Amino acid sequence: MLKRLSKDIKKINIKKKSTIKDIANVLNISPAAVSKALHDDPRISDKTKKAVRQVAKNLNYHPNHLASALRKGKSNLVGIIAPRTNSHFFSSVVQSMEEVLNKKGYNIIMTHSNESYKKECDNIDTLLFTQVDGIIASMANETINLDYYNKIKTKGIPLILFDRGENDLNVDYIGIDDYKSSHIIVKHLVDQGCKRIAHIGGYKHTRIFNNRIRGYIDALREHHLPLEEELLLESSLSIEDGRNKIEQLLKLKHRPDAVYVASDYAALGALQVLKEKNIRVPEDIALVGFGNEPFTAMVTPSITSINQHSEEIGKLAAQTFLEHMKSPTIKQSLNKKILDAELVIRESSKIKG
Amino acid sequence: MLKRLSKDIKKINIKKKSTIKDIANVLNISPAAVSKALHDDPRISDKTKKAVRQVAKNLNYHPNHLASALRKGKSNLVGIIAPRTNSHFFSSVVQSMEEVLNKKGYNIIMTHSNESYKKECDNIDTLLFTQVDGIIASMANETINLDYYNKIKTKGIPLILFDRGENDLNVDYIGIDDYKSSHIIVKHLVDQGCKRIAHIGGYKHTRIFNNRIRGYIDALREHHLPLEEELLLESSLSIEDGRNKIEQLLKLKHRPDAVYVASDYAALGALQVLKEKNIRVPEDIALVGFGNEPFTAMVTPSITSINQHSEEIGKLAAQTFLEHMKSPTIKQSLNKKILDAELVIRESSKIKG
DNA sequence: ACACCTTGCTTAAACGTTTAAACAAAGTAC
DNA sequence: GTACTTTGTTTAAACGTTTAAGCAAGGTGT
Repeated sequence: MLKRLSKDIKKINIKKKSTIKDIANVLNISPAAVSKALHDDPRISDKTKKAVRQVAKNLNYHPNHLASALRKGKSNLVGIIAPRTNSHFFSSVVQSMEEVLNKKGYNIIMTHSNESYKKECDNIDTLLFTQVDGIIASMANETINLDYYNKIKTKGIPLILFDRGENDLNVDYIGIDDYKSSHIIVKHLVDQGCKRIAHIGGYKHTRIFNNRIRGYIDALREHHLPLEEELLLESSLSIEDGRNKIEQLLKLKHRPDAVYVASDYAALGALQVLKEKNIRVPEDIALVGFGNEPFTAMVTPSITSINQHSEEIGKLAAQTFLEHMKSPTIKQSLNKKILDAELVIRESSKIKG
Repeated sequence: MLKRLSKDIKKINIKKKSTIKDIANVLNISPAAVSKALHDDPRISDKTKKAVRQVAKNLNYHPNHLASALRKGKSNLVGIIAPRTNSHFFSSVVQSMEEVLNKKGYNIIMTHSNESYKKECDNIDTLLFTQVDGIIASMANETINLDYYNKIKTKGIPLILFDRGENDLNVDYIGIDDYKSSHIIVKHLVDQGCKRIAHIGGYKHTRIFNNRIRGYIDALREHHLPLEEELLLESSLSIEDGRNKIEQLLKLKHRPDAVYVASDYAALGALQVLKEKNIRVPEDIALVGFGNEPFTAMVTPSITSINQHSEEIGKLAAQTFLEHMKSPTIKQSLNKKILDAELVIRESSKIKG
């Protein structure tokens, strides 16, 4: 009696999930038939299919993803590694990936490296452990050693890099043309009448920052401006370091009349200092950032910046992954997609007009 | 000859993952023994354990998470639903959850509702489909219907809400004391000498915004200030609507001398309009936001705001989930954790001193 | 010398699904 | 009426792991 009662309680609480087998029992057919019916197999009669679907609904059946993933050797999960959580660029990229992938039945597992190499390795382990079908990543600033990324490759799991990539890793890549972006910026500043254009750049060993630096140097040459070493600084590109580096520039005998900063955050730091010192922007010093973070439009003066087409990057990265899934055996030709960036001109660099 | 070549290539590329069985074969023991050895079962000899670990390393063995999850009926995945990607608050909360959960062997699946009820329902389906062990969510502004959240509950999956919760759903909740926060803000403004304090609030049907409104009303009363209907507005709290609502306030015969906005974003919109109209902040109108988004410190004047202790909220939510996992059968007493918020006073409301 | 415990393994079933192969029944062709 | 195809299903194995139950060999106590 007591036993029976506790059993009843169990029944009420636990509400065991129904399986394909339960459906099969109700209809007196085999589980295999149910599975096929649910997948609309042509060899199953319409009558059975209808019945199965009905019973499935009645029993509140939901397929067990783990079981099917195990059996099929495919988890329908895509791992994402982004260097930062709080950047608008990355969250926007990820959101657009999510949209594309969800439509095709894939789900996303997000991880963040916080620009740390160690965290990045942990993330990769986590994702491999979770049996993701592919990894879409943007590398941390710190990352130089590529062993962990090669680990992904040797496991035969598709790897797609975006924004922060590496040429040495032979994998698909989607990003904007950093080299050309620097050209666009320098040209814009020259057009505004600037003659001494400084560049607060990122670490040279990160490809994108290196490209921006090269673009800056070459663009100066094209416009017949001399490259002055004191005007080219390497920075961590944090807000704080933006402050430091602009102060360094302001100490120069011969100050620049424009500063191109390789990140909006560092540009913001620079702007804060300029305002504190009552240096007029853009009249005394023009300022250009990179990334088109929303705050660039919010501060005063608003900051001219480069729009990196985050939605497009996310979409393309997701699509590249999907292509890999379609034809996994065929050795894909490498996909390197480089988008043109767009300069969004705002108050911080609008001297003329 | 050709065939052999292609087979060799295949061998090199595909590198079949090794399983527990492979280890067992190498050592001539049963797969069960290997499994136990890897889990440090006391019934396995140290000699065998060492051998197993060595072979596992040699074969580059990695456990198949899907298989063990299926067998154990536990995925070690936690689903997260956040209303927005780009808010510092939410990304910071999630990051702190991630930290706590990763340490205990759980991984996170992130989803975003973008404040849409429909998307939220999709997210819930996605997470249930992925067989998460629990869901930690913050509700979209739109969400009124609770059917989908009840669906989670009836499945017996732990559900923990943070920030945006609902009293009617009988689930764990972690958030800050919105009612009290309004008190703190009103007191601060009164201390600064303000007499006509307006409130641009959120939608009344969302609990947190309702609490802020109630707090505002009660605080006014406490400080013997009259509640004037024209000073209490309901808003979507976007930047754009912040602009609209401040304009509405500026049109009043008798303008407010302070505005408390229930979101930093709307506060920013308001600030933009005030600056455009050359109304001095805080001298003519003091401004207070909510959320302590990073940009509140970046704009000029910087915006006074409420710090919501995102790290703490994330940590507590994660810990609450872990407690559920520890004792799943025992009917837990409901965990409602309400943290005190902290006012970060900045330029936009610093009239005295 | 007997019962009994411990140690260290093995066996076998189970988790829920998918799928290749088999098969029965009915239909078609000649 | 025999051979072959089609239709609609079943059977059984498989995915990789975990775990309850079993069992053999050796040790301990009396």
